[in-house]
Amino acid sequence: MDCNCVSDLLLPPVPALWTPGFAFPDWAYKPESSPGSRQIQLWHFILELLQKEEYQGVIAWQGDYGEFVIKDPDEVARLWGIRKCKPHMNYDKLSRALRYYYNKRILHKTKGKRFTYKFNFSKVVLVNYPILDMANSPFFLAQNHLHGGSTAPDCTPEAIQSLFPRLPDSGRGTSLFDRGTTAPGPEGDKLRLDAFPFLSSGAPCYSKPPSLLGPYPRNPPFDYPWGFNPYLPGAFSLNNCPKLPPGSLYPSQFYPNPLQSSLSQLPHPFSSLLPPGEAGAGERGAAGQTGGTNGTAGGQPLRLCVPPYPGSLSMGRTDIGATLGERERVEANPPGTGLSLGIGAVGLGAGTGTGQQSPTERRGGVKQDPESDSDLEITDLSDCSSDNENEHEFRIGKESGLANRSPIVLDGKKGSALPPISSLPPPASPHPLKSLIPITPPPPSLPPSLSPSMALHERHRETETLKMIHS
DNA sequence: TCCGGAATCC
DNA sequence: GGATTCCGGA
Repeated sequence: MDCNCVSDLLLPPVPALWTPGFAFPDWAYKPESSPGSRQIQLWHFILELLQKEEYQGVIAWQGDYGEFVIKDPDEVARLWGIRKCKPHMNYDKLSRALRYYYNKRILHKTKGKRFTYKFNFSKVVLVNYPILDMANSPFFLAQNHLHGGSTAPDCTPEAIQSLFPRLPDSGRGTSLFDRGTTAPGPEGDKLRLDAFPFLSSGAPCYSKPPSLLGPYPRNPPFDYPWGFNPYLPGAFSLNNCPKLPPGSLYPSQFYPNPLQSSLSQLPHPFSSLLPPGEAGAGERGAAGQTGGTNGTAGGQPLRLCVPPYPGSLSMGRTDIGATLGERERVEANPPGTGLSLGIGAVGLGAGTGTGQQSPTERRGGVKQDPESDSDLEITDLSDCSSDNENEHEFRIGKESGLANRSPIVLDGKKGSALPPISSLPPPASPHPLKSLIPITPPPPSLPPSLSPSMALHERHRETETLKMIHS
């Protein structure tokens, strides 16, 4: 046997050329980080290959977002066999393993395209980051004004931080929360959505992956988790954004960011957090063309704002473009009125050109499927070969009732659909998470009065006091 | 080329 | 559980 059993065959860092791909967190490329498994899983391995430029001739992102083509099936199989010490591995077996993912909805086959598969980001992300699953959790459901929710979970940064033990928090800017960068008070603590690069979105947003840096220890300028820096030029890009810098080995392929898929497949209310398309999107997108900022110009880093008072969801304006249309428009409520999920804008164009460049096809080319690869495709799994149709799947289809919802504007400009905070009932009961999440005191750096959690208690106390007075 | 069942291994 | 291997069928 010539099995080398090199467990880290692909581990040596490679030059950090950006790989056309996705803003997966770094751990996604790390076999040792494979959730629930000590062994590398095939889809991790695939991601790993996709991320490494030296394997671009073997496997590469192509076409739709999340879509990749195995240019050299035998080589991929060989590499997989080496990794798994299976010298007899071949593409047939490997593809069987890939098919194994169909039911799990991690992957699905791109029909009509040879050796072409597509990651289901919503699944991949949700499997590994329950935060994106919180739309299904009481945590956010409880916040759902639109559904009459009025409970008051502990929305303190500490509490939310505790929800994401996997997330790094070096205390040196990698915290999920921004502190001290904004005025104290409701804006004092913001869950850093920019810590979730794969959440950053626009539509039809094409993003670059965090692979300007290698998959392993990095030293990004801003020390973002997973080494992704949304502020870097090109952190988010447009499908028609400027070409790559000279010297890049890769075509100017840009891919819609998984967030679009992930969020758009989330049930209400999280789907409501999707930034609305606005006329400014195009302008901003156009602005993004200049200076090679790839859409960050004029935009704000994604923020998940967690003001002290729970009870309402709001979101800042963002540019998602035309994909979601107007139906999911939810704007920010007045400051201090509740949990604010402000997703800052990431400027995005609405162009349709992808600038895709077909990679060299060793096997006679990839047949393009006329029925796929639309400008934007919210992952539609309806054609999956999965049998688990009863499996809950986050999805916002055109047929979704959400599409019929009236636009909701919370910014007060057009009349809030939400009641003022003063009219909201006080929290009815502690959120279940409260029992699980210890409330930690505010950090010494923050005066108690500025602590979101303290403010919450104070406000709650005020409410109770007023009720007593009135009664 | 792709699919999925089944048995099997680790 | 997550493949791996084999296989027949489309």
